[in-house]
Amino acid sequence: MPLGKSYERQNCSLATALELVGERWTLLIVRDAFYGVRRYGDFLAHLDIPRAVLADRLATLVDAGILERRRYQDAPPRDEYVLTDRGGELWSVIYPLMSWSERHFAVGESLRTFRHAACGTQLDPAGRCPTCGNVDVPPGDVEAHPGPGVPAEPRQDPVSVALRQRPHRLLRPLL
Amino acid sequence: MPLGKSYERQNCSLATALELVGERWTLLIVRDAFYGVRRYGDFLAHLDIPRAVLADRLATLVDAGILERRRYQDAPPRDEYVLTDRGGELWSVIYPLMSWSERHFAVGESLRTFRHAACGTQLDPAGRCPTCGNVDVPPGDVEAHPGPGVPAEPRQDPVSVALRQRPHRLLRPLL
DNA sequence: ACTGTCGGTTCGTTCACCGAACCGAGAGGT
DNA sequence: ACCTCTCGGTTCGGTGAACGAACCGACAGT
Repeated sequence: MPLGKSYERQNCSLATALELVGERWTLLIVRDAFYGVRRYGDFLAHLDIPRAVLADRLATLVDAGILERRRYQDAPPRDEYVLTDRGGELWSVIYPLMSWSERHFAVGESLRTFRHAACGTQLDPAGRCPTCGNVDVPPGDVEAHPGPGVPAEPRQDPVSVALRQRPHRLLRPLL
Repeated sequence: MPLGKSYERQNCSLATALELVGERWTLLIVRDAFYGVRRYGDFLAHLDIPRAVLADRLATLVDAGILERRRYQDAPPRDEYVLTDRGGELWSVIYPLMSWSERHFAVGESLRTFRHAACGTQLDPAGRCPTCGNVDVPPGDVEAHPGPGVPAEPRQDPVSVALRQRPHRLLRPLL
């Protein structure tokens, strides 16, 4: 999506944010990072995104301090991309956006629900846990559960399969 | 930003949302609508956006039920664009994104603060009022105040001037 | 040496964005 | 009647980003 071309005179923090995370694909990459996707190839297969665009977005996110690139094996050398604290705070943007979309545009049953791992309660639209006293639930305490709905044509990539099979704690490696 | 080209197989409410509000300029238009901007010409001057793009985005937002196009005078016929309830719920996305950006990327003093109109308290990062018992503050109860910071080169369009001059209740017409 | 995997880069095509010009409806002035 | 101005667009040629298929280099295993 957006670029900095004309945003620079906006004097607005929203414009700054959109230059970083407002481009096409970027928020979907960050969402996958919450799901525990960490490797280039897994992002690629799950998102079905052009390779060059993925490489570019990952570099931008690393530059912005939203993802950290980290060596996880040496032979052969392989890096993974994990959310930083700064990136983790984007949960407060991504969850309300998903929840808004689900409320207004969902067709059929939902494919995924998000629950407070400590008590199993489904999060409210603002991302809080109603049974634990309306406290904010940080993403690390959230579990993504397969929902009652099933997609018409389920995707077969490893990430989609794993997310359909079992509940999964956000931020933990998925594969 | 984004388009629907490859988002359709994502089976994800986030992808659906991004097809609507993830395109370049769209969230800045919605933000201006919260500020009380309602007319084509005011969006145009404040955002410095290509005319064709603005017309396209407004039409998309009206189609999605996020804005409502409403006749406000008959001679000559003029329409204004106002947020619907569905659009108003995007405050829970826009405010956390602004707040995230402000925390991590702000340079100097902030140009704008958001306060609970009932008590004057500045909203916390999640958009709640700390002094009123951490309750969610709907956008209609929020006042945008000119912040302590001043832009290096202040913009002179009517919207920017009005926002710099005085506090203003969100959703109320600005001009 | 051959094959396969992973994580990219390169490159030609397509498509959205850009920005400047143009346009039509209507108001107001003379 | 005519001219001029404002408002809210549409049109159009040029540019830059996204797309997708091919290519590439490092390394492991056989």
